[in-house]
Amino acid sequence: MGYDFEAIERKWEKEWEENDTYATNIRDFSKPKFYVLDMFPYPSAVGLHVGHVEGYTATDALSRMKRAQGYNVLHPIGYDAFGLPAEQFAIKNNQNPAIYTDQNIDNFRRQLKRLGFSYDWNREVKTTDPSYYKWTQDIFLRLYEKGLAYEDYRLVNWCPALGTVLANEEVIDGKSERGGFPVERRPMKQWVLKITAYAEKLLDGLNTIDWPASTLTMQKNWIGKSKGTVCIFSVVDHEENIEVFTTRADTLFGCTYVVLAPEHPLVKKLTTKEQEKAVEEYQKIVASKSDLDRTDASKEKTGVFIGSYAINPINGKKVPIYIGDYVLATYGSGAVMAVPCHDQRDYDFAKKHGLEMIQVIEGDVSTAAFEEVGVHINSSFINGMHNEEAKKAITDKLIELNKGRYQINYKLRDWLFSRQRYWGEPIPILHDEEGNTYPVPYQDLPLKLPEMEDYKPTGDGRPPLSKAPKAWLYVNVDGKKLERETNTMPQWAGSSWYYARYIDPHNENAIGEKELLDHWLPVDVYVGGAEHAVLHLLYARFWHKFLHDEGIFKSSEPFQKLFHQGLILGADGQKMSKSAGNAVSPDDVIKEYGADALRFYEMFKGPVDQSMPWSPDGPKGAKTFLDRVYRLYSEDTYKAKWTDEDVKELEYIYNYTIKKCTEDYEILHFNTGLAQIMILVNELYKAEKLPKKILLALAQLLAPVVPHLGQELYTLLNNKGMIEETPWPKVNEAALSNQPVTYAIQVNGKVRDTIDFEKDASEDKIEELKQLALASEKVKNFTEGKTIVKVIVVKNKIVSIVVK
RNA sequence: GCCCAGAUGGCGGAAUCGGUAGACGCGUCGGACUCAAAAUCCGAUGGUAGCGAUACUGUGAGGGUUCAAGUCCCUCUCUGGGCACCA
Repeated sequence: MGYDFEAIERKWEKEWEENDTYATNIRDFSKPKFYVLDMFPYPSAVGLHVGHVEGYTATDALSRMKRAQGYNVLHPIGYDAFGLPAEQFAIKNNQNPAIYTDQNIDNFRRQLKRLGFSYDWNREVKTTDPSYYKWTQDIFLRLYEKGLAYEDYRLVNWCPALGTVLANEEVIDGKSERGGFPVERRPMKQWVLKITAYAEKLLDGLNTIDWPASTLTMQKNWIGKSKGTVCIFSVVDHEENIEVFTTRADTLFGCTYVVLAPEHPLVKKLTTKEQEKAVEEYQKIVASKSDLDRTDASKEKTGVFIGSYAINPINGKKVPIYIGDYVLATYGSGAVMAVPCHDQRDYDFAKKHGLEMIQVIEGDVSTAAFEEVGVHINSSFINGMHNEEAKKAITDKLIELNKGRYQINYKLRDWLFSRQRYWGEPIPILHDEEGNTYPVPYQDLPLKLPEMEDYKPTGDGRPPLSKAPKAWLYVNVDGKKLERETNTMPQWAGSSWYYARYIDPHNENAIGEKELLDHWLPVDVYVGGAEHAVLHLLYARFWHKFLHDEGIFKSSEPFQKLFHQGLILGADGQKMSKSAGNAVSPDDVIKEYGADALRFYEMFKGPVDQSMPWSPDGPKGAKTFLDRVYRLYSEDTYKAKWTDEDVKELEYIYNYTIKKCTEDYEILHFNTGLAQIMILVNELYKAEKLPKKILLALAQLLAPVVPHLGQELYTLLNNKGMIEETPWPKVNEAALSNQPVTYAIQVNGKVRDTIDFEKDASEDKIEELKQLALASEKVKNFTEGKTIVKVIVVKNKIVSIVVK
């Protein structure tokens, strides 16, 4: 049977709703602030899934503990509501995606409230709201004014059959996901944000934030700073030079050819008549390939000779020029010097095309390239030198010859910022017929998305907004007819600054009031999936740093501490999805076991950052435990044992549980904290007397994870008001010391006995312990007749006896 | 292919400044209560051998370092996340 979760949970949810219990007093600077944030959800039609519940429960529990600890907590929620599914729904049903989006949001809100999350509902934001995207557009204009937003031709996935541009996700093996039509990569004029201007700042900032090491590494690798050398190759019979970036200038004497990206601007000029046809055909093939395919080292290296020759600047050697798809136009200078003996890709390419190979570092190159560093050979003046020394010698020589320079290069590319879609923020730019661009004046923001007749793609590659009503599309400024930009922003835009809007969500004159932004930023704890380790988290950092430079944000990083939550997989271990039929809806679980049982299960089942399969019996087990707790507060048998006195035998576990939970919750290790609570509850069941002090603390320690039940237990103890108003329980350290410790006694690494001994024993006592250990019968069985080589004592842990 | 993680009983996991592997829970088995069942309470539970004390074995695979390795080093396998227009 168990407690009536439905009645209890509804009762307290009503109370919280009516009293607006979790509204943040944003101007109360008297208490220390604590800003806990979830990555806001995309409001899909299927509603919240149990994966959301995990991360949201973790932040909710942390928020609740922090409130009880005396912090002024900001814990908001919103919706990342622009996106592809809404647009596709709109196209299919010829309905404004805003309607669909709002329906989904209503459903999300209902679910979030039913889970008892302590969000401040007065601060809800959605990225599709004009009062919100007014500021997204404002930030874009600022970037534009600072020269950080520019137009350029970029390759996009163009599907001629569908007459539309596709997202990478919509392209599978070079074919469109819908219909399986061929997709080609075609250059189109796009808005691009100059994130590369912030490469160094984004890199430096990583040292100042408390993020998982793996995420820091991924961001660092993504930015991809490398120090190297630019070598300038002149071209035989041409004026042009080819610039090549390399981190292995030391191998320049081994360069036997040069490879340009097929899109390299010089290809056309340097291709000879004879090679023209082959080059064009090759370029056409490459156009259908993604970068991923092109850089896959396991695939065959293809390419063609373009007919011209370059001159190796270090030795004057004449080397052929190729184009090859494994060279990307977007990295370095879009050209590489090929050193077959010391780069595997060049090795494969050279073998295939029968090109010359010169070994310049000692090592085995008979079956594969030797990519290590080593002693140089066949390299004129650097023979005998080692890697770094050789790089410097070569680069210095190139500089002297005016054929090179040191250069720092980044893998990071500028951010392709426009989309050929309807359901996104309009880009506030106007164009004239000469190709000039003009910003929409700030006072005209927000530039609202126009209502449209249909949302279908135009078929010719122009964005849907080019079909917008003429009244929207054309503007007269000073007698000049200007046309609006019809591309929209990517979904990343709205999510790059939303954390700041929660602080002052209704401000019509600014992103937020300066004093409030200064006080509340950065976010103290941010929780979201590891799949955002690079893109979202890098884009948001970029905008934050830009707005910092604009004087809007005082802090230089948006998210001080970051945790990732893992995926919750289906019971079959596969990713949950509608099509796999393994998805679990929180609604169903709540109906059967209650929100608290769901929350408890998700926090108890394992570390928040780990992916793990859903266990259908899990919430049931959680409910069983919660019933067990409830009985201590509600059944006469147990109530008869309540006492105002302390029980000495329970003091240690009481204090240890407070300590363990407080520490574990702080770092989101709820599973181990809750395990300790279970141990305490098991002890309470065995106890003769139940100190009310412990029952209160137990309710408090549970309340962050199971807030409805926590509040109910608090009330059953005859308390009035909200449980979080009672300060978080404190640890009496004295009760934790003077506990004896158990030493394990090992002989040759195997445990043979254990001895209880005093904690933190002095040197003399340690000697006593050694003798005690050696005297143990169980130990003697293994030491008898052998020589004792040494005895190692690790304080409070182990006595290790080594015998021969 | 590149970058980043992970692999521990029947299951989820605990233990990582190297120090008693399997905390806690699920499941299973046994007991109490009950006419019976459910619920509840109590207990057992990595594997092998043994009535038992106990012994051996055991943290994806193979090597190595160490008095001591789930933890450190090398090689490998598999799984997951990301790869710039999914969010």
